[in-house]
Amino acid sequence: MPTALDRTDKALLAALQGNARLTVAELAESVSLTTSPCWRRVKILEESGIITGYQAVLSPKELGYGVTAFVSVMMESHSQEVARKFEQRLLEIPEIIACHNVSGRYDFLLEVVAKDLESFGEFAREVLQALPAVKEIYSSFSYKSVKPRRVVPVIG
Amino acid sequence: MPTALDRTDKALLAALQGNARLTVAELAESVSLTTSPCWRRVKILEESGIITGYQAVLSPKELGYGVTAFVSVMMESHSQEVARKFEQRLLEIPEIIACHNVSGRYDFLLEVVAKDLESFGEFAREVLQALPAVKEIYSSFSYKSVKPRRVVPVIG
DNA sequence: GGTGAAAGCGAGGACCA
DNA sequence: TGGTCCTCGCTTTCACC
Repeated sequence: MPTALDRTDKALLAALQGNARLTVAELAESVSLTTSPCWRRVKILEESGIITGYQAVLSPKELGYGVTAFVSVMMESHSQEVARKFEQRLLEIPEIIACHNVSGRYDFLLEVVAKDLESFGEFAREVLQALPAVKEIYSSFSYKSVKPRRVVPVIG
Repeated sequence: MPTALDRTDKALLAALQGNARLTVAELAESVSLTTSPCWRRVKILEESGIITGYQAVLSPKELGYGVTAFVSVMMESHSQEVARKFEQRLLEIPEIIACHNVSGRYDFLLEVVAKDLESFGEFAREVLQALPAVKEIYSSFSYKSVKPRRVVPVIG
């Protein structure tokens, strides 16, 4: 699946991870190309699924979310059906900003934002615990985001 | 800190979280404004720190990273100095794509990408365990990203 | 793979209601 | 606040090397 990327493609990916609003002209200059081939490369990276989209990165703090929590969820059953229902339900809950089905003691790891600890408590009790087939949850709060910007390495 | 956002600002934020490359003209139409006031609003959202940046979202899979792991790290000490050194060191390691200082049994939660399980094992042994003042690590692997795109809710 | 050029459109600002 | 108009530069797509 991984398409062969040359040095130029990697430089473009790194640049666009840093700033998705760079113009093709700026990108082209940064990799010493003219705009046309640069534009074509970006299109190929988009169509091949390497670039899955472009996103404005928002500050949870500035939006009034003082609390970021990581919630580990243990399920009562491990049937396909239970997992499918659970996942479907998660997608509808905007406070859950990320979710992985994971190995280990717990089955899911959720990242949740809330206004403050009190509203997180309410959310945990009334929304998370009420999710189908949840056996146990364990919450861990983020004191500080040490790497706030998720950047996938392209060099290597 | 949270600036007062009206319905239009929220719509702009939602649109830009969905697609950071929307033109101002497209944005303006989606919120029934003309380009100038729309452009001004976006600038204000950027300057106020609500929009912290624009990022191309890349697919770890397509870049050859078959493994995403969540690594919980317990430290030997909880001194400021130890934490500071540890955090500084983390920032230099590109495979660690996210990191939070957290409450609970463990002190840090890292998100790590690797080519495959074997290379993750090597990374855990040679890089993670070798970090300063690490007492214990616990790794959990992602079988599947249920919510691949982190979107901070703006309605509320 | 790369260049250069043309047409159309958007960004960004000055100014008014 | 929002709207109009204007200009410059960029995007996008040619044909071609």
